[in-house]
Amino acid sequence: MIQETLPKVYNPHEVEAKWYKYWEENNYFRAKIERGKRPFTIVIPPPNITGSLHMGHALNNTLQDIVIRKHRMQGDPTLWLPGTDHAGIATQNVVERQLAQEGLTRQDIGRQEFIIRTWKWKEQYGNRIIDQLKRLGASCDWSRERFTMDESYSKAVRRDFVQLYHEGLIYRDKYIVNWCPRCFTALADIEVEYKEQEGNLYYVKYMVKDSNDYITVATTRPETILGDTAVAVHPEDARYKDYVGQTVILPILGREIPVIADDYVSPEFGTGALKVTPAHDPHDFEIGQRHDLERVSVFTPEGRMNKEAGPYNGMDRYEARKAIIKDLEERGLLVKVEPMTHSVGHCYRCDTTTEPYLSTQWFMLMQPFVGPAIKAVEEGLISFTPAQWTKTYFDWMYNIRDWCISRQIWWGHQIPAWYCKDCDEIIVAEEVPSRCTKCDSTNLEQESDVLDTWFSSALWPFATLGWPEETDDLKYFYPTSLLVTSHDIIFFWVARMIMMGLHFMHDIPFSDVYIHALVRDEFGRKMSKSRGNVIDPLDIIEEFGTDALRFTLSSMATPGRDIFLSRERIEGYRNFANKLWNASRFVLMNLSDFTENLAADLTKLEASGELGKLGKLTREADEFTRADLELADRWILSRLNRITMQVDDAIEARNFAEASRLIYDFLWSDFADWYIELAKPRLYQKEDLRTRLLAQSLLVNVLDHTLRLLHPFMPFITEEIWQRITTISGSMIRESIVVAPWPKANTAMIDAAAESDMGLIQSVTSSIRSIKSVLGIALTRPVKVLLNTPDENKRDVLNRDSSYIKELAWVENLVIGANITKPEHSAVDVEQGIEIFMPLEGLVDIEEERRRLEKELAKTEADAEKSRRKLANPQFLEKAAPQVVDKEKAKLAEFDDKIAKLKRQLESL
RNA sequence: GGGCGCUUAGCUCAGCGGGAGAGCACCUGCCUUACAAGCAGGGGGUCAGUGGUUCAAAUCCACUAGCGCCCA
Repeated sequence: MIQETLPKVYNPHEVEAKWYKYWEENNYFRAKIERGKRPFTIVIPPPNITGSLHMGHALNNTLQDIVIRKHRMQGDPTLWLPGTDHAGIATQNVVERQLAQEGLTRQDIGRQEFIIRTWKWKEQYGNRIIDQLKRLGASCDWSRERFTMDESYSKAVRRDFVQLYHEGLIYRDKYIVNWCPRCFTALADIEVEYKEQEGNLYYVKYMVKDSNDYITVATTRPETILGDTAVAVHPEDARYKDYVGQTVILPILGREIPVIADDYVSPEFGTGALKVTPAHDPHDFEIGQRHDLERVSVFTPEGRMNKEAGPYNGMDRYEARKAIIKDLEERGLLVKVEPMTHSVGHCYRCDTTTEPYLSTQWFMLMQPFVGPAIKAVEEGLISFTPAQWTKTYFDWMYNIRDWCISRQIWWGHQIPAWYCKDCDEIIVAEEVPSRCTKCDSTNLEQESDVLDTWFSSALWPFATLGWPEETDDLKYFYPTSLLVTSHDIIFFWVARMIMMGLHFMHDIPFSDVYIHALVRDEFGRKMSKSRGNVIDPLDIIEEFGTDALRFTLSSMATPGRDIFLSRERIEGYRNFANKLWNASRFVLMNLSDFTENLAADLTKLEASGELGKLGKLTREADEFTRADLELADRWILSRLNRITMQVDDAIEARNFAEASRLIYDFLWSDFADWYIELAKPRLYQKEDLRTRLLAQSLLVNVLDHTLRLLHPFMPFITEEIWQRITTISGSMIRESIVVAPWPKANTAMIDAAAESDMGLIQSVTSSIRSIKSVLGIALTRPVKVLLNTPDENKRDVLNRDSSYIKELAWVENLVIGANITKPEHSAVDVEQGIEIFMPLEGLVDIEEERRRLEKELAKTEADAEKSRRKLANPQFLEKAAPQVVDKEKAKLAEFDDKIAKLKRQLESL
């Protein structure tokens, strides 16, 4: 005999560590190449090595794991390839902060030493997020883990760069880039976050040369006046027509600059005259290109003024602004100052205000990649879910600009380009060149810039599989099946992977892109450390368990809507885990006794010939003979198979919230609240062993099936319970639920009649409970109930399973008939055409009952009125679908019937 | 300025053409031998507003308001 003594409350902590270890040890997550079978592959969006698991990761990886675990259970060769990203700027910042604590800068220790330090940091802390993913239950193939700076990955990056360069797709140019004066590097356009800020619009006089006349220009950045090389007006602006071609005097510095005409200028903004600073504003840069203007840079890379700034040389950019305003005022050149809000760029890594800055950078042409990348989506080779993101993708593609891929930092893939110091030749090669290819000089120096981190992550789907080598993995698993990510990196990452995949692999990197929501706090604010509203997933795991967290996230993963997470919600799903635990506990308690009996009675059953009919304690419920099943059994099997189908569909449609809800409702409402309750009498009675066996079999089978359905969502608790039930049933066919078969819906078990009959029983049961509750009669108090209906079928249903009603509504004496008249002093209800009488024997206040009936009557009359109005409309009768009209008629008839009965009862009170 | 999304019970959210739903919170009664992290019952909503399409609108369309996000 097996004793199962489970604790009353599920304790996730012991369970989670135990099973994750077991899964890893048994290599369940390791993908195997199985020729002839189509693989299912996901590459993880690699988290930064500096990262620690936040809710975004938790959501992202939970959803991937759900899909992965389902496919694995379905028997597909399943690969979830994990890894981390070296995160250039972020990691460099972290190590620099560490150095700062020792009073050092990276320049103090030099590039080589700095890189060694950073690798050390990576070895020490870079795995934290991996361990956290394991705590989340992520079933990644850790044997294939990759890092974007692995030797083989670096090789892929070099191959990529060199090839693109030789194809003429990478070039070097002086350009205006977004510069972070703190990180000391260029940023790509999309790495700049624009924020609305309070500022001022300064109106400044520019005197016309040799005249007392002047042009007033408006600017939010007076310190850039020092770099102005023109004043521009709109060509059709009558106010300034005469000024075009004249020369004005730059305030303070006194430099002479031309007045030019350009379409870019908006006559409505400010005064309609624009100061042009080609070295410090992207639009001005373009104007400068059109008019061949000089570019005067007045800032240093640190964001201070340089010697071009004359008297302001050495000042910080904001000090310089103040000083210039003061000077302008003193000279009478400041006309007025208006407050205005404008958007200001900030570094996405360190939040410092960025500076448009002129420098030499490496760029990648984007235009040649756009066509194929758009086509792949247009032709449906790649599809976005939710589909609305397709538009975002196209918009970006159509408006794309060349990509600045160089960064002036040390941590990253150093650009494989060498400058010959003797002849200025640029040599781009995968391996370190020893001599200049042009002049044979050995005096070579490597480009000090590194590549943008996204340059290497763009190769992720194929570089992780071994590219540029033609590995078995690459041949088998590429293209991958699905990418799961959030919308904030569609441009940074998704689009670029598509471009690079098409270019280097001549094939899409993935066929489906699922875009999930962002996780916000319960008030809809972004979670951020400075706001202090971060909910740390690891705290949640500690407090509620991993499964509760995962189920919460998947429950809230409705397509196209951000998730506002609250602890209350998580607590609710912790309770769900506990509900499952206790339902299972109930089943197990009753199974342990069962197993013993089964053994003892096997011979007897065999002798009687009943065993063959019943089957053993079998895993597949449909092996039972249908005649053996009673209503509740047919009903639960119908419901189970129905939701199995729906859950499968919902996961395939990536509607994780729907899938979660289906399982939740089935397990809690159908299985626990009704089925278990109905199974109890059969379990507790000792006379009919066969009946008990059947109930036990059904319980364990339905539970097993449900656990497997739930496993992708709640991997730990389902494994813990599943291990126990398979041990007891002795029918273990797999050693872990991880590799147990994904439940398939048996549509033959879907039984509409059973569902509607059961619905009738449930309605009557609820009605009796409600009468008791409202009238203050304890539920457990036995009562007499009479059910009256002329409908013979309904009487049959009620008669056959009257025990259900008696059991669940605590009815001692149940009378069912076609001509029952209401006994004196009875409570009354009408459900589905059945009159329900409960004699109260003077126990209950008549007034209470009258109020209850009046309320019920009012409600029904309102329903009937609505229905009647609808049916009185000839248009409705004519145009609505016939079944809709019939349904409406039936509804009205039922309402009217109920009203008549309730009225009669009221009169007789 | 351009684009996208959201507005449903006190809170968090489903539903997205034919009888307004769930969880939490609230109220009432229950320690009924799986579970008080529970059971049974109950109250609570002109589905943001206006107009349109339709026999029928929370659901489709337009506009308005508020909130949020993205891009310039």
